[in-house]
Amino acid sequence: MREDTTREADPGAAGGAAPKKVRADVRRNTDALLTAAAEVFLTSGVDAPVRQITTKAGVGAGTLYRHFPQRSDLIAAVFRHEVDACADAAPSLAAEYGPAEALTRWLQRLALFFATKRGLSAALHSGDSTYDSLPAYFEQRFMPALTGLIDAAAEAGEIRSDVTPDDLLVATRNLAVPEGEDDTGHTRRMIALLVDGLRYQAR
Amino acid sequence: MREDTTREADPGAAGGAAPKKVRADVRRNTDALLTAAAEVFLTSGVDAPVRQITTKAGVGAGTLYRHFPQRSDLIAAVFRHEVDACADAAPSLAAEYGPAEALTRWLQRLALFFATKRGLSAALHSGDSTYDSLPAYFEQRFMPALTGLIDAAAEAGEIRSDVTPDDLLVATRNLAVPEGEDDTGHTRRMIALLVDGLRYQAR
DNA sequence: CGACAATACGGAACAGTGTTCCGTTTAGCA
DNA sequence: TGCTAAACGGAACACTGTTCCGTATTGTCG
Repeated sequence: MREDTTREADPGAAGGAAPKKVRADVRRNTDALLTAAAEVFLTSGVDAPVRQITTKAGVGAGTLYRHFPQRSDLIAAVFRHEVDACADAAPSLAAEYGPAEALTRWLQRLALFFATKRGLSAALHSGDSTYDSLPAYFEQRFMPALTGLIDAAAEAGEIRSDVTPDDLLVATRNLAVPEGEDDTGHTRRMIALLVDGLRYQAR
Repeated sequence: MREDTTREADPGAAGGAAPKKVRADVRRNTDALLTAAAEVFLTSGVDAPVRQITTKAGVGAGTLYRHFPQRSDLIAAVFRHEVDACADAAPSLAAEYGPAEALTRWLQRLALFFATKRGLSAALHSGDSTYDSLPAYFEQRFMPALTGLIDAAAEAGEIRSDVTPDDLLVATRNLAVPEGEDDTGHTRRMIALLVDGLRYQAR
């Protein structure tokens, strides 16, 4: 999925960012590293060898250390990257599908996020101050995305209106922790069931 | 167990325990490794490099791996070794000093044990089954040692008689966790104060 | 007391790590 | 198009855990 964070003119991140020109190869390699690291973390954990990440990303070791001097920097960046990817999907889905369908598809996407976030949880509780801001970032990005979808669906009369974003966030996280490897089918069905429940009382 | 610290190189007085003949160099090197590992763990943590331990012990790497194939084996052995050393000090002190004085000195010794056990605590909660028996071993060795000292001091009328071994065990552990590095003086004074408190009501 | 197995020892060698360094390439601008 | 600053890549380095085997030590038996 394409990230439209290509322009650094995004003011919402960390206050007034300097209008520094980012070279194209820097962005390209940074993205490749984040994508590769996400995959490697999923299969080998966050302590995976550096070379495994750089090889998959097709970059040299120096490039990784230039952009992510500490391992925690890379881990935190991967987390943010995945949060962004998931949160950004909400508006896209809302534009493409009807309110209830958009909500369903985004919750499926969110379940995927939780499922792939498994390896990161240990690192988040390690006391490294690099991770301090991550929970807040999680909240700050997901809550508006989900609230928007819920409100739209509720206003359209497609789902009941007494459900809170917190409810769905927690429920989705819980549903995304079933057994075994190929649980995609299971989680998917459960999420669908959940939204069907939302739809039921709307009539 | 017992053969780790006591000088079992006495062929005539061997009891009916285990009639396996242990070569002298094996015992020597094992002891050296346990002593060295205890020091290294204290300064560098239980993840300290293998060479640091072998160098300090004056043995080769092969010797370490022959006796402790897994790292958890070494850690558990160090723990037992230190528990034994501390517990075995109780009878010695009881023979050399008066009841109350022996109790005081042994609690000082126990505080030292707790202070040096800091690095091990993380490993103990790692889920490795090698460590499963350690808490029981701790209890099994320390409780009789302390009970003996307390009973002797109480019967001699040197301390009050309403204190339980658990009380002192917990109190000593808590006292042994103060600030900074050179806290030996602090802990020592607090332990002494504690025993003085025991003595007070005995009059 | 001396020779001999059996056993243990030591440390070099190997296969991985994380991290740095610097010659080479590239991107952006004039 | 040329030029310069920035970024790239991967060889090189330092350090890790682990294995292997020639050598040394030990306990015993004649």
